Amino acid sequence: MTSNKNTGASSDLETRLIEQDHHSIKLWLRLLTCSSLIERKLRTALREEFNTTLPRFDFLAQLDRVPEGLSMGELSNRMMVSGGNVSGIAGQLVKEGLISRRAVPENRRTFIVKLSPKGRRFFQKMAVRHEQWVISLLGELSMEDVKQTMGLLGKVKATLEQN
Amino acid sequence: MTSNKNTGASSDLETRLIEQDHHSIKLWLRLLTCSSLIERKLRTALREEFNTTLPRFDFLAQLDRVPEGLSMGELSNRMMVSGGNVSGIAGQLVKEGLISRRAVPENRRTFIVKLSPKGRRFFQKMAVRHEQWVISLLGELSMEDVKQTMGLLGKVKATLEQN
DNA sequence: CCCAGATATTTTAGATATAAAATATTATTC
DNA sequence: GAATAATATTTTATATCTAAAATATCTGGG
Repeated sequence: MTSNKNTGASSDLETRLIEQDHHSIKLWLRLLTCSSLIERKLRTALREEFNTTLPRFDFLAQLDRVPEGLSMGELSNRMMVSGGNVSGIAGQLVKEGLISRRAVPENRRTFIVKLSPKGRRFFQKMAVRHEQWVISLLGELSMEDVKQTMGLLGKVKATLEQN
Repeated sequence: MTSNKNTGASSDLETRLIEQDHHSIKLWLRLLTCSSLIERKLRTALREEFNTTLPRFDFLAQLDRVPEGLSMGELSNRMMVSGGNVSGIAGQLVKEGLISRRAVPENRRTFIVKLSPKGRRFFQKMAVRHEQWVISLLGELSMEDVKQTMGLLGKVKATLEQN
């Protein structure tokens, strides 16, 4: 890197680019810090109160939004984790009676998982508490800040999805 | 300030609170999406190009900032992961000659890990590429957006750390 | 001095993450 | 229509992650 001194009037193109670079890294690190902090609290709370884990909660949450169920592949996409991962969790949840998993006649490669009534009841209870936890974490923020952050993170997300 | 909805009629206190609640959840989910997307790209790139992992990179990155080294506990705090975790990674990195780990005479419970010259050289190469990757992911954003997002996430972080 | 408690780290047990190989089924090509 | 490619899922191997127990060391009150 060439040397542009911190003369205060450092606004040539190159300096601006380098600043931008550092800000990109900092933004990423701060993003990571925020989501790690939230994640940790939620994980602890889920374990203490429901003896379950974040991925299992996420699995059920995705299914709760789609009453007719989802294929393993679609679920893996939505959860943003690998397929092998979803397989393992699905196995547990089937065993616990929280979901059903059955093959589709038209395409016997695909398996559809769906909330069972028991699973739906269990998830509803967790969802209520989950919302309370998130609110207790973020509720202090003004609505204005929340909306602005949402909007900006929307831009970030769009940028990321371009690649 | 807190704007009313397009319906115009839904701006009583309760409605505003419920709106805020939903926005909190959405903010958390979007935050998680953004950091997961970045994390995945970085993890893949680190594996392909340096045959290493994100936690190992993070471990070395923390040490790179502190030439005199860090205790295992301090490192565990900075990395925001459990201590047992750091122990395992430290063992690998020692074996690979990238760090040194030695007890402190004054307090033989604490162990200080420090980058070796080899570790520093290795990390420098990774750091250059890491910066390029992050810029290729986020560089499309305007400096203004990046700064604003940083600022707002700063508020989020402060809110989270209050608890 | 001794011993209960605090502190720092490692070890252990169990769950989850990935990538890559294996399996099963469907679609396509020649 | 058989061989090949593509798709959907599971299995396998390995690395991480957490929480909790175990280990080692230090500190302070009696």
